[in-house]
Amino acid sequence: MLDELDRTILEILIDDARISLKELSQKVGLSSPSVSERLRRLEEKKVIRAFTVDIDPVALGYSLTAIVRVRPLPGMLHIVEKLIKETPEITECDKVTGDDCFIGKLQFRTMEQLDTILDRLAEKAETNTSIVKASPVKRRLPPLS
Amino acid sequence: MLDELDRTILEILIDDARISLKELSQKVGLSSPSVSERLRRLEEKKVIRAFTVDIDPVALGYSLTAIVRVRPLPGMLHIVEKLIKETPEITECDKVTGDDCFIGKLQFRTMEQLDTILDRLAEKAETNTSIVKASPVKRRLPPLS
DNA sequence: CCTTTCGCCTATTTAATACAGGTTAACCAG
DNA sequence: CTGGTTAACCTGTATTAAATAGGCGAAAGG
Repeated sequence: MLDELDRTILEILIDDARISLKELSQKVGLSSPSVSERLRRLEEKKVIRAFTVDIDPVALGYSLTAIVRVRPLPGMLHIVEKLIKETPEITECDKVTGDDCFIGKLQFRTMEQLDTILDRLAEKAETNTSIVKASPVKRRLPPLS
Repeated sequence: MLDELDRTILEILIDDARISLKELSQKVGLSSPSVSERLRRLEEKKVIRAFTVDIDPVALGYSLTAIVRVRPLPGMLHIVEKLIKETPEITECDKVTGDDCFIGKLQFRTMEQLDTILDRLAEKAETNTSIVKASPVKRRLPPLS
């Protein structure tokens, strides 16, 4: 389905999606139209979900991050899920197995803001919050091989 | 530091970083060179950290995701951190306050692979693993206002 | 063994970006 | 109040990049 050249293309694009077709095609050893066609198919097959920008939350004032584990109170599951979706400061969230039901990432500017958001959740769920001190692993892709 | 137009530009780019300057400038109501200059400065100031692609792990065979909480055994903190960094299947990881020391996201293909990775961690830390069933929140940005 | 398909190439057209030059509005100092 | 300076924007043009058309050759299937 995906050959070695496709993987090379993906790895290059993860680092820099604005590379020109010319330069990209030189790196992978194909002509521009060939690489263009491969890109088209990678998008068509949804291997590439989107071209996007990586924005620094700190530059937007969000200097703090927390991981929040959420256990909805009985009967509150759907309401809690809705609340999470409607809280834009929760920038990622997964529904998981185990005692916790949701594990999310929360971006915020001040402790007061964190308090407000957690208070709102606390009406409908038990929560457990860990403040992020550092991120030893930058977002990356698992091995493509 | 960042005005309304900059925020509009960022929001558009998050959705589609391959939009042409022409189209982008029409949407924000400026000329192409003006938007180009704004982009240049947003990159210069590292508000835009990178242009990148969002790749579907499932398309690469990684159909399973887990959240792993890691508590290194006494004296094992640095060794565990090194191990995490060297495990490419751990695609995100934060160092946090609280009982857990690290909370990471693990992409894997089979339960056997999960078992192998957790076994390796278990020599140096206590771990607590939650399998991701769904992701109600797609990666997004907190409010820019 | 012939035909079809697929991936690739080169050459060319079309489109996007980068650049140059000029205008206006805001701000500060004389 | 006024001249100078800066900053952000504009239009028009040059340059560069991407998309497309057309053709070649290898591999797969009838």
